[in-house]
Amino acid sequence: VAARRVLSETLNRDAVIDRALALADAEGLDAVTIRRLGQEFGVTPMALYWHVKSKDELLDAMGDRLFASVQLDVVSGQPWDEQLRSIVLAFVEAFRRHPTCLELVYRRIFASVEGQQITELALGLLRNAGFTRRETADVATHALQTAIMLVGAEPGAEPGVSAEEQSEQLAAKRAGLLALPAEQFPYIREMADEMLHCDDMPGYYAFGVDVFVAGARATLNRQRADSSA
Amino acid sequence: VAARRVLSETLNRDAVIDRALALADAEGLDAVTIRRLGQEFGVTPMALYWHVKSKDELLDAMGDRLFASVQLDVVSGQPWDEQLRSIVLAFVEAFRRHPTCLELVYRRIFASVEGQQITELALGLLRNAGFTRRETADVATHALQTAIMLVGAEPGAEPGVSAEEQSEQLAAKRAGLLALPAEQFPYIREMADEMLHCDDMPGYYAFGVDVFVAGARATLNRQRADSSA
DNA sequence: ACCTGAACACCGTTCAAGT
DNA sequence: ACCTGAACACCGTTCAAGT
Repeated sequence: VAARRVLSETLNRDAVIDRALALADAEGLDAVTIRRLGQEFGVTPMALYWHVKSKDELLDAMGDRLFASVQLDVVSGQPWDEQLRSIVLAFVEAFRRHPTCLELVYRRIFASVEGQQITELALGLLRNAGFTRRETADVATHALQTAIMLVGAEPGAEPGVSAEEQSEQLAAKRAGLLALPAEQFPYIREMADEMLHCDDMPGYYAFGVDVFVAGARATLNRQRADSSA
Repeated sequence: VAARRVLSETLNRDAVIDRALALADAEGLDAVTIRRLGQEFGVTPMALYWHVKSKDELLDAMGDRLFASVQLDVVSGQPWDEQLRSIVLAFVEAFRRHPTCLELVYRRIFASVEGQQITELALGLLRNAGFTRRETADVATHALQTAIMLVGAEPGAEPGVSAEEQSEQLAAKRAGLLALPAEQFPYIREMADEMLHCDDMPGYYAFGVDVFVAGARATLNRQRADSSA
């Protein structure tokens, strides 16, 4: 198999990151390798070190890209819970494009400019809604983590395998669950399909975000009830 | 540096998994290597292949251990939301012991016996509480993911670095946030400490689980209101 | 049944050297 | 300024061979 070198593509920092993300999408984050990237550009592995300080720095840059791709359309006039929902959904949309890169998100939220801006927005939102400093920090953290979790929990998000392989191992999982003894595992057998598959992804995400936002709302209400008592 | 071989320890499957978990705790999951484990046992790397089929199978076994260590004390007489809370907290306690192994959890929930048993319990709980099949599956999934997320969001959980290094890079993060322009990032600066540090871990976890359980409760109530309207 | 030696195809990274 | 060659210290894994 010849290296799929793209002659027209010049080697520079942005091109390297682009390629790395594309490679992660196609074959998983493990496939992103200095040597493999060199191959893709038709160049020696060491050539990459001119454009990128180390592999770790490359991974950081990929994480920054995720935050840079978050498209926020938060209307500041709306109620705080609506705005919070918009933020989480914006995260979800961005992360969904590169599901195998999810693990890069957490360590760049405070380091990337976009991550900082969104954090600032979320913190202000919650603080003004009446949360304590502690609660504000926790809810903001959970907002990000909820997005990560929803994308990560999407069936078959973890590996960077092909579509056939994916449906294959999904079928294996299903068979494994349905093979369980009926007396001992009635509910798993009843809901095996729901656990492994979902044909309404917008609904799935809406539900997940709803649970989170409802939880935040309930927390605020309980706090108010406590402090007025 | 001599390999810290433990002469008394015999080489067998359980010992390998024990060692792998201890190694992950001490130096991170990346440090868990067939070759390194061989070194620790004072044995050739290839010797391990007699006790473990591949590195992937070893990782699976480590994941299974996490589920096996979940100590469930769910009282079946209690209301469903209390039981749900107990399950999530039991997950949290188990995962906290090996925070660097978090990524192993997701792929073993349906494969390990203990994972299956807890799943069955959770599904039955929610189904009988009145959730639809779809909702039951989603909430159960989120229960696991919430535990993963809470442990993962705990400051400094990701790397398997020493305590000094950890507080060092925490200080660096803090400095980075406080160095941001005050006019543009007032809230980040106000809540930097809360975002990076927490001295009440039980409170942190209680709050996180509360948000989740409250969200589940709100979902159920809304559904009932909808269907009775 | 359990372990070793040698080998293969991979990694990230450094450093001197080329143009 | 940008890339290469050679080298180093690592990976997981196979397979024939030892005891």
